[in-house]
Amino acid sequence: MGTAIDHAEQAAEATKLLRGVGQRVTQPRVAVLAHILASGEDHLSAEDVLALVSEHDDRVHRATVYRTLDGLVAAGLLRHVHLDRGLTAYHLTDPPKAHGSPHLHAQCSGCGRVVDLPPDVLGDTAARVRTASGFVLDASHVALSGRCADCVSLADARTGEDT
Amino acid sequence: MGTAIDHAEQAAEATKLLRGVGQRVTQPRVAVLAHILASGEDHLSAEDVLALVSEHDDRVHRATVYRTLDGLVAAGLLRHVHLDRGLTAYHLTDPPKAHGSPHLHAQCSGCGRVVDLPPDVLGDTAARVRTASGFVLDASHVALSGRCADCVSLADARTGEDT
DNA sequence: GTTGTTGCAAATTGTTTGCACTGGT
DNA sequence: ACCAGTGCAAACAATTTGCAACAAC
Repeated sequence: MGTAIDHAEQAAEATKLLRGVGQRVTQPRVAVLAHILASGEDHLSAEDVLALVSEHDDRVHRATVYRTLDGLVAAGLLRHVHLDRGLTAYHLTDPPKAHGSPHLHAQCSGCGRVVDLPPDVLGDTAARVRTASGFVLDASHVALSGRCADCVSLADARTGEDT
Repeated sequence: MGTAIDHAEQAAEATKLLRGVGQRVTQPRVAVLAHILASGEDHLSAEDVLALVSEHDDRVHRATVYRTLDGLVAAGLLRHVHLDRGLTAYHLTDPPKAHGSPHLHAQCSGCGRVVDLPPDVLGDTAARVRTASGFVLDASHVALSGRCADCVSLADARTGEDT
């Protein structure tokens, strides 16, 4: 895979996106956004992003990555989900493949894998929650917990530990 | 409130519970469990529990509280929920008031408040998730995110920041 | 040239661990 | 007495912050 060329493309795209939301086009911001665009992954932790960026440019500081990610979320280009155990994962607001923007996430408490879920899996849960508690649900903000098929099979034998 | 007397009662109850699950009856374990029983609160962080215990006995170490809570979860006396931002909250498995044991939780992303939800709010979400992704849902393990009625009103004016 | 951004180092928060000692049974 | 359980200090991971140097506009 022609990393260099791809990266140039992604950098251009990143620049365009940053301009589009009226953010300054800085070295770290382009790097962060370009690598998120380039990585096939769609749920990256701040630390993941740092690792990706650092492969090509180790002058970008960890703190800057955190600040940049926050900024991109504020600008609406990214969203974040809180996973089990407190990790925060970032993904594009308008992802190429996924189920549309306010989609949900589920994380396997066994292996940590995260999957996207269509926005309508909850059915009329939101209505019931509002009735029961007055809460207005924002279910895309936290990943649901469960066990993926693989881990369920494993758990059958060794009825297991929780997160 | 007659704290001393209440506490003696709760300590007795705690001791009984510990014996019931075959755990050693130690000073810290009784203290932790008794304070959880005594506190009206039903969602306490480890740090909350430490604070409660330390009010009466400051020889119980933070690390012990963490280990004890884990132990009580393993023994089935407590459960834990992961809240937004990675905090862990503990509650009695068999709570006096709540909706039954595998109830759900929702946390307000504005004020952090946690409410219990009846176990059936999700409807047939679990079935849809299994179909869509193969995941077996364990929705009681992570709190759903939302805005409580109070915070929604506030958010109307100041369309606001996320967690 | 200003104002927003960054790098760095250090602080925070929540939680875990290694180890020598102690207390429950 | 024996071993599980505890206190302590230190390690940890993820994230945040104050501040001086710096780079976009």
